[in-house]
Amino acid sequence: MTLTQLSAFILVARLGSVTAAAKALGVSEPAVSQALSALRHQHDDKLVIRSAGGMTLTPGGSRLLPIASQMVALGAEADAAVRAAQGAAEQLRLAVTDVIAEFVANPLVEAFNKRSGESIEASSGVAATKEMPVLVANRLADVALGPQMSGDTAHELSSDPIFRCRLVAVGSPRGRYRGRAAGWPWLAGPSATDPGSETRKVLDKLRVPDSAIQVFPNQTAAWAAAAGGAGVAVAVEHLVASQLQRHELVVVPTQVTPMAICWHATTLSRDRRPAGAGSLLHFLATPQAMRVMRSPGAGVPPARFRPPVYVTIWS
Amino acid sequence: MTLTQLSAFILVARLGSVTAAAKALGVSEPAVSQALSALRHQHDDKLVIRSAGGMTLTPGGSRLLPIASQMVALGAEADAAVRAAQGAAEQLRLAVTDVIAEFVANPLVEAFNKRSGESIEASSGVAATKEMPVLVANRLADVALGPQMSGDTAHELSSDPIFRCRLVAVGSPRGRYRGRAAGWPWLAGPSATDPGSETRKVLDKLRVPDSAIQVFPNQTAAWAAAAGGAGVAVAVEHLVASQLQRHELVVVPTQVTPMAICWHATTLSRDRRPAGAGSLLHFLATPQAMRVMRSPGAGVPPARFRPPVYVTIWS
DNA sequence: TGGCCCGATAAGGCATCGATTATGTACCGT
DNA sequence: ACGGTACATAATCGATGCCTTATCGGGCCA
Repeated sequence: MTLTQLSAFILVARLGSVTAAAKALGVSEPAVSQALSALRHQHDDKLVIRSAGGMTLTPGGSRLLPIASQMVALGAEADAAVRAAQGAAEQLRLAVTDVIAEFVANPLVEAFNKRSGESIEASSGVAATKEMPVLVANRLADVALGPQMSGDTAHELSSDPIFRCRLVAVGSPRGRYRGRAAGWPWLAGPSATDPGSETRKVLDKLRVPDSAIQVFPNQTAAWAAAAGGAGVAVAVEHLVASQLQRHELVVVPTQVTPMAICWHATTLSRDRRPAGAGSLLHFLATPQAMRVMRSPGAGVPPARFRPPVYVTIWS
Repeated sequence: MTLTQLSAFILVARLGSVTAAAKALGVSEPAVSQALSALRHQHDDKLVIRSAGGMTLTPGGSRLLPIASQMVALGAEADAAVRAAQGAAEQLRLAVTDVIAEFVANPLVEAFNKRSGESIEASSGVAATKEMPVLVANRLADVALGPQMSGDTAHELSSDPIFRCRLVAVGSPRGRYRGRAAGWPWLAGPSATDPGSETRKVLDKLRVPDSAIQVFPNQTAAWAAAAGGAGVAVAVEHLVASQLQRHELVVVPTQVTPMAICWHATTLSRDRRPAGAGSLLHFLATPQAMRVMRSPGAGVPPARFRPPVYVTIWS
């Protein structure tokens, strides 16, 4: 399976014709036909079949097409990326938990980029807790922001505490939440689906069954639903401060909350980590960074906004 | 640049040693060395250089590594995807706007999957309005949910209206918003960065400068900030109904809002679209789908939750 | 300085890619 | 039925991929 073969397949699928694809690629028709044939034999699937008004994709072909598109595009991107790297700013990739991504990653990155001038350019992506040590150890991310890391790869990673805060449960002021927390309806952001997250640990300790949990696309939406009386949500205390202050939400005590937690920054051990990662660690210890982490909520100008991207392990 | 070469590079970067990579791959050391050499010549960059305690990445190498990882992983995924497709459920990929992704995509997909039994499996991804016709036309998505599509590729696409609603501006009940809307502080979700979105059109019509706009990672967060008095937010009226009812937010009239809009479902023209896309169009016209689109807010059980994924054009 | 480890390079062999021209074969319309 | 269009296959050929063994070269340490 080569990139040329995939390109041929993509064009056939898009143009609905082998001949048209050959013309587009500037080669003879059998060249394309043969590339297609190679893919078909390898995958043991016709991928595209003749039909009225062009070639249509088989189920297998329609699965392959988006993957092939990515591979071909990445091939081009690889070239551009290496070329752009000569004389470009050092790049720093952060892997962050869901909650951090939603509230502090953007302003933090913004502040760090501004502070480091043009010399370092940081960006962030969301990852599951379990993936973080792998991402960092494999250099697919330079710094991970989340819970403390420990495990088999711990010897080559270093985890430094950067911020202490508390997890609480919140609900509507008009709600009545007494007795067994496991029986309440719980509302949560995506972090409830991450087995390694602090949020998930709270739910586990309370023995809340999955059937009692509703997952929302983000933390804020879960809080909004909680404010509407739909249930109880797990929250980082200082991040819901404004909702608490406006009495849209109140803290609901449970057996395990308030619970003290600590965000950590995980990198490769000192001698193996890139220079930019060290700069960021320094920055995270400054009062400016503390301020950003403590007071959330500020948006970002449109030009600087980066939508949250979910990072996965590509091993 | 072949996948074998990239694999060799990846292992060298990760293991910090050519010999170790060769051992891991089960080949001789020069084989790896040669693969590396080919990549180096092609990109005119050393990619990895000898240094104390292993090989370290050059700037170019560190850009290449994550891309290479993706390509290699996708290679494996391609195989698995095609294999899994034999006898698997038909798969339907939705490209949706930011706002739809946040509120209705998950419950809509959930309802459709349930209704279609095991025969169709739908999933959704976020895309910019401008990308949608391209994604659909190139079969990288089967259905796009967003504004009406028109343009050069319009002849092979069909856009059907599925839901009518209104855009309004909302702010804190304690806020004072009079006079020129362009002067107010505006709060928005990521859709404010999408030039084709209805939200962006409202901001443009009001001639709000970028400096007056703060972008939040999601719509709900922008509303929460607006409720806190930080400014005015654009909202789909029925999606903020609960906040309006609880008087956390009130509608702020402007020159262009309330503004009637209509969500459309865009697919390939009838004869070229896959069967599943037709089923979804039918479903979208049912009272059940209307109900889901009208009443947002419901979360999803953890097992069914899918984090929002941003789809990009891989051409 | 002399070994030693590790990576780079050279040379050779086999397989595959990617292209060509020529030919076979299925579908469609008059 | 027949011709035309379009895809599939065959035969061929040069270039490249990818692996091997053998050799060279450059730091590191006793």
